[in-house]
Amino acid sequence: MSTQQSLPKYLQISELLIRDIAAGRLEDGARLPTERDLAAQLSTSVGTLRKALSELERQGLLERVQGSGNYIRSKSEVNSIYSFFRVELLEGGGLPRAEVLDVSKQAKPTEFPYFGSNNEGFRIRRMRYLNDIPAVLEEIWLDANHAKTITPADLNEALYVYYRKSLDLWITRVEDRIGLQPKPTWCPEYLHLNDTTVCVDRLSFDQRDQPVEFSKSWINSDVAQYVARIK
Amino acid sequence: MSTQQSLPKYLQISELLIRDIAAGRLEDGARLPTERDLAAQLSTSVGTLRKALSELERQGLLERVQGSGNYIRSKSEVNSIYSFFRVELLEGGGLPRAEVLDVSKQAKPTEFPYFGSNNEGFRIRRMRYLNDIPAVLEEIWLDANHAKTITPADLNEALYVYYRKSLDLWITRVEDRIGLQPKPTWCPEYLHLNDTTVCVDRLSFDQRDQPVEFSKSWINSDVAQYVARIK
DNA sequence: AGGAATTTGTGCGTATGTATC
DNA sequence: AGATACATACGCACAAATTCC
Repeated sequence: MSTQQSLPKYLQISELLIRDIAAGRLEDGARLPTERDLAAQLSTSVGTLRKALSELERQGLLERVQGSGNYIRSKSEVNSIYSFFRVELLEGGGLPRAEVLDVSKQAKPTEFPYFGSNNEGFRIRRMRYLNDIPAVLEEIWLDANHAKTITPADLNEALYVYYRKSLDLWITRVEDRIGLQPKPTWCPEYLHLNDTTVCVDRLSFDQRDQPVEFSKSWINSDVAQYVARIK
Repeated sequence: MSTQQSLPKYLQISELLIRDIAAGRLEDGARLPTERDLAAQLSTSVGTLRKALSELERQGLLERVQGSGNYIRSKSEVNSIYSFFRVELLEGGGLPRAEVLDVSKQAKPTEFPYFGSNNEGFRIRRMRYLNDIPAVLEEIWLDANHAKTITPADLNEALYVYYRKSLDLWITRVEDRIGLQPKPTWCPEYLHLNDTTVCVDRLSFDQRDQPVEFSKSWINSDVAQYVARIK
């Protein structure tokens, strides 16, 4: 049988604090109780608590100041903000790879924005890899008006290429919104996501500037310390 | 006099190992002695050694495998292990262009992370253009130890090229954090930013892996043509 | 200005859990 | 199944930075 163990205590604590931040119970700038006090409240040792706090610091949610205290640094406001950001992967080096996890036709969730008149859509779930590291979990919804069926075999090439070649559908523009959202319930075990994680919502528009596709991308929090160089 | 303190022991150890890797004394794939043995060799405790190893892991130089051992990972892919989105402009039009708005020497804001021992830094503010559209507003801080003066004329070429040619400073690694931050007060009228906007904080490291530069980039929310590429 | 109190950082030791070989 | 090796967890002492008086 599987020996599915509960998370280590230090991760349980960091996730607890993250939820408190996301829910607004801990606001930006707030100072935590002293480590000894907080450890006592949580029935843990100072060392374990410190490891949890280090995790928060690594995620940029906490600033730790020796001699002073631990301060929340939440870049919140997340939900209400509209930011446009297009995230794609590069060809050079290893090809960016995507593995299709599931394809199905479903009724569109009611909370989604408008992306076509059909009540149903094709739902594609896939994992994108960067250098063979699972990096981004995606759920892509295409309005059902644009295809009779879609199978994983159709998706061997880039999605937009498939749209163009097989569906006569050109994506000419996208709008992205970045924010924090809950981890999806269908996230595979091998991709580590926090309970609340960075998520990009994308609405894609066709050649007539009509919205035809909506997608959500959850970014691997282990891969969330970014980087690179400006060319 | 300067209060040059010795580094904490755990950092001394991680730097020692980094030098061994850089010098080829520890090759890619090599397995370190067990933590207890290595700690004994280095006359330290297992806990302190583990903290040093965590630092190496954070830098992508070490892979730690429970039940097996600690393995050197010194491929030139060091940067990409950490993930990393390479933010560039989409090809298409002309060369990416940057306009220097202001250069001055200032005391470093206290809330900035450590990027050199000098209390002052050179502050460079500039606008980057994408196809002649103002796209990214940048504020770059270089630790004042690295130059006597900097003038806009120095910055005609790419910043890192200037660093290398004129300041004998190589940027070998950067760490970026993406988040949402307030629009800067000095944002020119002609760049449209939301009150809260996507911001990338970048800490850059020199050839000795010391942080020497810190920058903040605010991204024009109207511009959807950004591509985040991985190196 | 300066010293005491507070608070986080470093370092050590030990015991136990869990994955690998 | 046993041995080995890293991961987690606890506790303590002291150092260093900050804050308060």
